[in-house]
Amino acid sequence: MSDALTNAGPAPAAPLDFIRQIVTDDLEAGRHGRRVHTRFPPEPNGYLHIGHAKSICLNFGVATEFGGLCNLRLDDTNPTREDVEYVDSIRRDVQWLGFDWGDREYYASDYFERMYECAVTLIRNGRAYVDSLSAEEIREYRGTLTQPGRNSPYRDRDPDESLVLIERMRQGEFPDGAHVVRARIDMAAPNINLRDPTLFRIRHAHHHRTGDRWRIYPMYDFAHALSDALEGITHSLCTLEFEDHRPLYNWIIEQFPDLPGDPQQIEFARLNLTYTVLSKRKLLELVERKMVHGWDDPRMPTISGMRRRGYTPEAIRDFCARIGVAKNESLIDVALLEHSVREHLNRVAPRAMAVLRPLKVVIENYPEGQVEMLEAINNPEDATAGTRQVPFSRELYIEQDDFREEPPKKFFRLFPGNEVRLRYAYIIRCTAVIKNDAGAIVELRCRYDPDTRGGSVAGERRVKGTLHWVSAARARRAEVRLYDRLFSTEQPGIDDSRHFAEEMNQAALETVSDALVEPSLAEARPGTTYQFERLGYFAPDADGAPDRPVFNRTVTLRDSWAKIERAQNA
RNA sequence: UGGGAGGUCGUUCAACGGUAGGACACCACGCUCUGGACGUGGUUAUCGGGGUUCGAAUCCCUGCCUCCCAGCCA
Repeated sequence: MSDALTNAGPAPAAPLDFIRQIVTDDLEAGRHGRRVHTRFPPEPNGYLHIGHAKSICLNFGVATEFGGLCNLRLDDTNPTREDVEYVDSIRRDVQWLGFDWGDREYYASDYFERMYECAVTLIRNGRAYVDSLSAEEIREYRGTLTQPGRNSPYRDRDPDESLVLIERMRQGEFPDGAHVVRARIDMAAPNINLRDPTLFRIRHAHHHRTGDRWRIYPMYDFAHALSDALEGITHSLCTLEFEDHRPLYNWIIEQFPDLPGDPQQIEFARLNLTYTVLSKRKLLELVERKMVHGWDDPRMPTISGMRRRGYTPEAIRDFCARIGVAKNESLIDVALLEHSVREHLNRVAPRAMAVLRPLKVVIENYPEGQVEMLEAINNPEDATAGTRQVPFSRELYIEQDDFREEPPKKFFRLFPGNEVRLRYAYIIRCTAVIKNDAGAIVELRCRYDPDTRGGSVAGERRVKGTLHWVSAARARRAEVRLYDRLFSTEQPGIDDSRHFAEEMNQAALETVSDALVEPSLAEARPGTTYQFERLGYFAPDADGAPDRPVFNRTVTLRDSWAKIERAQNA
C-alpha cells in the first residue's frame, strides 16, 4: 500500500463533527493518556457495504487526524454465521478504500481464553453466575419493557458450583442451551440490557479460526467491551442502536480496571441511503435467493459491488466526508453518492466513444475505403492525459437517440437537413433517411464538409449539436450492462405489509449485447473507469474477454436534454 | 404506557446567547467540438406553546412527533 494513500485524509476542516469535538476535548483535558486509538470492528458474516465505509472513514479518519491508530478487528464471536470468505473480503475492501491497519489485525476469537478468564473472575467475585434456565424461561423471567424481571432461581447458586459448571460447559459436556453464563446486575433495571445479560453461551459449532477448541462463545456485549479494553482503545465508535448498551459496556469495563484501556463508547447515526437497503440480513437474502448475482453484483451497495461498478475509493471517501457524522437518523439521497462519483470520475476518467444502440450512417461524399486517424483528447480535465487516434471512415455508427426524423423543440441533434458535428471529426448534414419494409429507420445518408475537420482552425463553423460515433470498419463489438438503482422505492422495506424484495427495480440491469466501442477500448481492463462521451461512466468487467469486452455502467452523465424532454412530455 | 435518543431549507451537515450558512437536489441564464464539465443568479427551514435575556435554533418549562430496546445475533 502506498504511503501517499495510507489512511489518506485531509486535516480536519472546521467545524468539527460532534465526535471529533469530543476527541479534541479529551485530548485537551488529558484523558485516555492523551492517546487516540479507534477500531473498525466488523463481524465477518457478510460483505462490507457503503454504511461500513462511513464507519471505516470515521474510525480511520479520526485516528490519523489526531495522530492515533485504528485497528481492524474481526468480531468473530458467533461461529454459526461467520466465514473466512467474509474475512478475506473485509480485508480486501478496507484496503481498497485506502486505509491501512498496519500489523494491527485482530480477532475477537484471539481473546477467547482471556474472556473466559474474565468470566471466571466475575463468578468468583459474585458478579456472574451460571444459569440453567432454558432460553424461553430466561425470556419470561426478563420481564417486559414496562415490567421488571424476576431473579432466576439459579442466580444465587454457589460460585463454586458455577465455576464447576462453566468449566464443564467449556469442556463440551452440555448440549447447546443447557446453561448460560450471566452477569449478576439488576433484574429490575429499566434498561433491559442490565437485567443479567448473557455473557457466554454454549455452541457446538466449528469456528473458522479456533476450529473445535471452543464449545462456548462470548456474547457481543462482553466480547466487545473486553476487546476494546484489551487493545487499549480510547474511543469506541458505534451506531445508535447500541446507545442502550453503553451502561453495560461501562459496567464490564469497570469490572476489569487492570486491563490496558479505559475506552468510551460514542454512538453516531448509521447511514441510510435512498433506493437501496443497507442491512446485512437483507443483502444476504438478496444473494442467497439469487435476486442479484452475488455480493459483488454492481447493483449492490457493497464495497465490492461498487468497485465492480466502477466507483472509486476517492469518490466513496468524498461521499463519506460530505454526509458528515451526527446523531440524527438520516436518509441520504443517493444522488449525493452519484455526485461524488461523477465529480471524481470527471477528473480522472479517460474519455472514449461508444455507441450503445447503433444507427448506420454513410457519408456519401467521403472516399470509399479511406480511413483517417483523428486526434482525440483523452481527458479535457487533465492536460497530462494526452491524446489518442480514432479512426474515421465512410461508414459510421451513431446513437439511435441522436437522430429524429421529426425533431421536437430544442432538439439539437441530427434530423433531415440538419447539421451536427461528429466529435473530433467533421460537420455532417443529413440528406436522406433509409427505412426497411417495416418502416424502421435502418440507415442515414449524410454529406460531410471537408473543411470542418476537428481540431483544425479552419473548422470554425458552429453547430448546435456534437455527436459521438464509431467507425463501422474499426469498431469493436462489446457487451454493456446498464445498471440503475436496485430498488424503485426510496425506502424499500419501510412498508412492512410486503416483502422488501417486491420493491426491486426490474430495470436495474439492462444488458446491451451489441454495442460498438472505439478500438482503443479493446485494451480496457478492470480497474480503470472510462467516460463514454455523452453517455456516462463505464467500467470494464472481468467477465469480458479480449474479443468480447464487457462494460458496466457506473453512472450516467447528467443529462439536461433528458430533463427538457421529460418536461416537454409532461 | 418503562428506559434511551433525536426534531434547522426538498435532503443532509453547520451556526457552541449576537446577521440562520454550505453541500446535494431543484429552477433560470451564460459558456461549451461531450445538452458533460464550468460560471452566474434564484426558490425554500429553526416542531408547537410559554418563559429567561438588550438579544434565543442555542438556556429553562411544557406539549407534540420520530427512532431504538424484551436474541443463548451483532
